[in-house]
Amino acid sequence: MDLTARTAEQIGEALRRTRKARGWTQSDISARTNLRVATISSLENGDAGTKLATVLAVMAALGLEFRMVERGGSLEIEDIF
Amino acid sequence: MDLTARTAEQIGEALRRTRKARGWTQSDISARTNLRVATISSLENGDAGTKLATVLAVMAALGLEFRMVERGGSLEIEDIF
DNA sequence: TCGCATGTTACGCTGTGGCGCAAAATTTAG
DNA sequence: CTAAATTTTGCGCCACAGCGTAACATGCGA
Repeated sequence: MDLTARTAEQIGEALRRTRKARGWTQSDISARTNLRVATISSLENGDAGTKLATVLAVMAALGLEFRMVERGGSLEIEDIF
Repeated sequence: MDLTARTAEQIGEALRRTRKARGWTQSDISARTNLRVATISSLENGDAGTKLATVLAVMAALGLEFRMVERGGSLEIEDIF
């Protein structure tokens, strides 16, 4: 499951896939973040206007964190050792 | 240079470090994104209210992309093969 | 087929991001 | 030490996210 993203759409898609993989509903995320279900929906559908705080809250609820990497950069030897 | 982030502060810090590593000024990023220097400043200083679109624009200008990973998750064998 | 769960959309409201413009504050170079 | 470059902050303005609430659509199991 690749969770690389350059766009809001890709971020929303990644969050939705992770949520489903956890077997959770948007309502579950809502309860864990105090964000409205509508807000989760909007984010998962790729709204680039979403605030960073909202994205981070959902990611925390899903147990995810960001890693910023060189565009298109795959694994490099230095990353391993 | 580790660019892992769970908070807006860490994201801002990572963006600033990457920008400096490129030898660029906030003004350079501003020119490449059509965002105000003040907006870049705010983001680098960890404003969680920043819009996703703004973060993504700056990341694109820096040649970065997001990778969402399990919290605290380091490299796993499956990531390599 | 029907009904409940899940997800999407809408309305009015408040708070605030990002804009232009500009001035202060801080950092860096000479 | 001082001037220039870089960054931060402020003001008025407009646009819109996220809120409560609710209706509507979609999906899925009994």
